[in-house]
Amino acid sequence: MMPVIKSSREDAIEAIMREFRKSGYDAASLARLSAATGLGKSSLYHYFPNGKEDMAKAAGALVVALVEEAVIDPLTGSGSLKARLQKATTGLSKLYNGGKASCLIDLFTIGEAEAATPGLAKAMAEALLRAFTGVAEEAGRPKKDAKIIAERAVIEIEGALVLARALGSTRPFQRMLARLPTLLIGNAG
Amino acid sequence: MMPVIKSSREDAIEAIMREFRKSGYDAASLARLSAATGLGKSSLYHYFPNGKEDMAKAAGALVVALVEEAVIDPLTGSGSLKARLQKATTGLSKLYNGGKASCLIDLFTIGEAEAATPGLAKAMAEALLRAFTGVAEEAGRPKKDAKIIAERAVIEIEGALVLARALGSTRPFQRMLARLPTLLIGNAG
DNA sequence: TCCATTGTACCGAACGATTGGTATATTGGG
DNA sequence: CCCAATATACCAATCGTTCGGTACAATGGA
Repeated sequence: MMPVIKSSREDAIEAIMREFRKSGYDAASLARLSAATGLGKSSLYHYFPNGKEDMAKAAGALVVALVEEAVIDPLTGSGSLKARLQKATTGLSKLYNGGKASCLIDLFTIGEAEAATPGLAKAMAEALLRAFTGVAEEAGRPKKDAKIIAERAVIEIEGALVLARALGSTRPFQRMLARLPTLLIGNAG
Repeated sequence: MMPVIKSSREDAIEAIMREFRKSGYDAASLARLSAATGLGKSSLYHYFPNGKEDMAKAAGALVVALVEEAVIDPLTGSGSLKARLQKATTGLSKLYNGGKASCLIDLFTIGEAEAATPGLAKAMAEALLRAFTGVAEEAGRPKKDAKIIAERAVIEIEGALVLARALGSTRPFQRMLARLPTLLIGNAG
């Protein structure tokens, strides 16, 4: 059995992910990442031999896992459609800190990030699209409609996060979350 | 009368704006901005005495003007609601190069950009919200509903641009543009 | 049991390169 | 001649990265 205590590396990855999601890839300097983790710059290279690129990949992998846990798993799990969507919206709210945190699908498609984490943003977007498409189909939408509805769902999530950031208010994100279930399954359920 | 030939400064601002919208603020180094404009560093500092910050402000001002021209003016101008929205969607498509170009409301709320152009992203978002709210009200929506509809419009624009970037496809943006008029004015004409 | 060896975790100092920015010419058209 | 425009050369600061090293725990053969 694995030890219960989280390794220092996992702690570091969490802090690194937070920093990347706060500053974006390019503005997250090693100095900042060092401060965020409490580890010296040189110590970071112990856990991440390839430097910033490795850190971005680790942060990306963590976010992928969090999205899976908070959104994908609930959606593809058991229970009524309504109940599953309820879980997913709660998960989304937690994942994005109620609208205060940004999404890597956005941040990691800007500047030098894509070179460090090739295909990551696309994979994350496609995973969300797949899950939402499944839900919309289950609610009785024709396959083609389901895909477009799912696309709208992802668009609304990303757009709401951008607008919330620009306005300095979480309200747009909250309202978006409230209408997500209706968008995806209408009155079915 | 102003000379017809565009000044070298205006040319530079256009190129700078393109570079900022391609790379984001932090990854747009002076070296890249120099290459993008074809101007040496000394020339850039001749036109923009405060350096990168001035360039970001100039790029921001240009984008504000372009948004005004392509979206706001058409929406608040004359003609039927439908016709005006048609003009605005055409304007949006041009402004964002059919979904290939990013929006400063997104890019300039990441990293160090906000310090260089304080309030710019918020002002741009609010200008769009105002214009869309006016249109929705004119279409007969109650004031409160109009505001929420306008918010959804901005959210869809920003979200579609993010998703298009992540997937490497302009399709999501195109579909979003197609449903924008219906979102804003329903079947009113 | 002793102790040499190995592995893990970390750090200060320095690296070469690049960052944003400045100072001082030089150029060339009006 | 004037002055906008550009070139050349430079700067301190920071960038991501590497190096040499310390402290300590675990391992394992004599």
